[in-house]
Amino acid sequence: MRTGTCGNAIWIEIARVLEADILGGVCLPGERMPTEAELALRFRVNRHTVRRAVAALRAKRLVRVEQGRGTFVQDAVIPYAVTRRTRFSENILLQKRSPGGVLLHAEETRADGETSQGLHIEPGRPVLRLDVLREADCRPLAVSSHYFPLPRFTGLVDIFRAAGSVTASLRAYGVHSYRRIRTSLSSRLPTREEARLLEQPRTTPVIVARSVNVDDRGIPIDYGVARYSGARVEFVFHTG
Amino acid sequence: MRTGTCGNAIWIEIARVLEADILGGVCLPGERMPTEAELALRFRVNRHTVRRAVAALRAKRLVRVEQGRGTFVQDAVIPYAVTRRTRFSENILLQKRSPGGVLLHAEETRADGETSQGLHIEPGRPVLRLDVLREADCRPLAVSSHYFPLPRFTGLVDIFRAAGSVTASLRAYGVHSYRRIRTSLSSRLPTREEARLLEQPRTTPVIVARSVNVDDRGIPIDYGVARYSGARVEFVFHTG
DNA sequence: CACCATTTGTTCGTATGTATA
DNA sequence: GTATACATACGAACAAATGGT
Repeated sequence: MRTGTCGNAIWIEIARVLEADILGGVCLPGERMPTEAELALRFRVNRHTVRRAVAALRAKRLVRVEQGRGTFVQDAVIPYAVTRRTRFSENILLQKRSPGGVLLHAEETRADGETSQGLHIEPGRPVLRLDVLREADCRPLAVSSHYFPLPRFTGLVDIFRAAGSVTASLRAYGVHSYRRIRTSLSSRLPTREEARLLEQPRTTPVIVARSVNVDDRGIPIDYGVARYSGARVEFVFHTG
Repeated sequence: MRTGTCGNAIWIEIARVLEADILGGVCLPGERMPTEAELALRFRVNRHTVRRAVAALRAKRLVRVEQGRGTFVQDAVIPYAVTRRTRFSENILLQKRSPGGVLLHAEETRADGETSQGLHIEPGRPVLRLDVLREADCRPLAVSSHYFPLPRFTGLVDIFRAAGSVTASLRAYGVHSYRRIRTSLSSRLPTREEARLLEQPRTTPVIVARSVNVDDRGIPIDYGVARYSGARVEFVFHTG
């Protein structure tokens, strides 16, 4: 038997083949893999050998195993670095993926307690709310709501509609540099609506990121509440 | 009628009473509040008036409302600030809560891919694994696994058992200052075991925080994977 | 599957007291 | 004083979601 050395153990070879299937797109994210019995037949090995390969894939977070249901291909996890200069598009481009955005809804409304605190204005003051669906490689990644203080950013909706980016829209108002001063992260299960928009099951959590962006004079210009698909993103913070 | 001025609006008074009930422990976290109809009867007001009060509580995140099921008391959310000098105990103390820790399990094992990457050692090298249940005010907040490189930290288990704190244990090895250089956050539903330890439903997500701590020479000394109760914690990052 | 009770969510309409121009 | 706008409060009805039979 050819065992012993790590390089050519059968289960490692099987894991490599399955990994290639997943990364190559033969099995799409969310799809169910063949059962362990089927794989054992296909590779002419014992089911235990297959299980070892699957365990390796699970350790690499390429698959998720559910007892009694099967093995499912996991979504690719996008590392989302948060710094004072965090921009959605740039972050996605860094991962060699193409960012996208769809304007879901826009309205003028009044700041509630949370928003007023984030924007450092009094509750009830007028704000512009922008709901955007953020995409990476044409797959939804997050639903985010942005709040901009009015009247400073009156008319930003139309500019955003044309530009498709917050950064570009803000430039039209003379804001050439802004920075994120605060980010808070929490987690919960999605609402039905969020699950639908993110194209994910209601049993997969969303990560709620609340962020405050200020202009170069330190004045808050954007308070954002983004709901990220918990299975498709991982937030990374470097604290030197 | 006593309307108009904001100070003594009925709904504000109702919100105050309900908030006192929650914070005073009359209604415990997770418990269902009386229905809107019941509250309307109790306070002798219209259901709309109750709904306004409940909306205020929801904005304060004291309750969570589920259509068709009822209104539920939320857990208190602990803001957990992450900096290069993040210590669990200090963070909890900052929130005027008393930190605690229970050693669940300790073993010498070998570094897997993830751990070796975090500790910057080769896979298979010996490490010490410490599983700890972290508490705040005697309520479980997180289950964390720490990995310390061996042989540098041989015998740390016994010291930790006595000290009950990672920081204090590391001091015994001459590590008087260490800093967190990297934190990643993701989210998923808990395993049965995690839900049991955290005393939470399996439908409430956990936030998985992976952290790398290094000594003053930049050498990794602790790779940690902590699973926080998603309903009881909110991570906060300040990026200047 | 249909059916039902319970509970929250939404939308009409109505009335009243306060503040402001 | 009048007109207007606004926040507050009540009533009724219906829609939507949930859980159980």
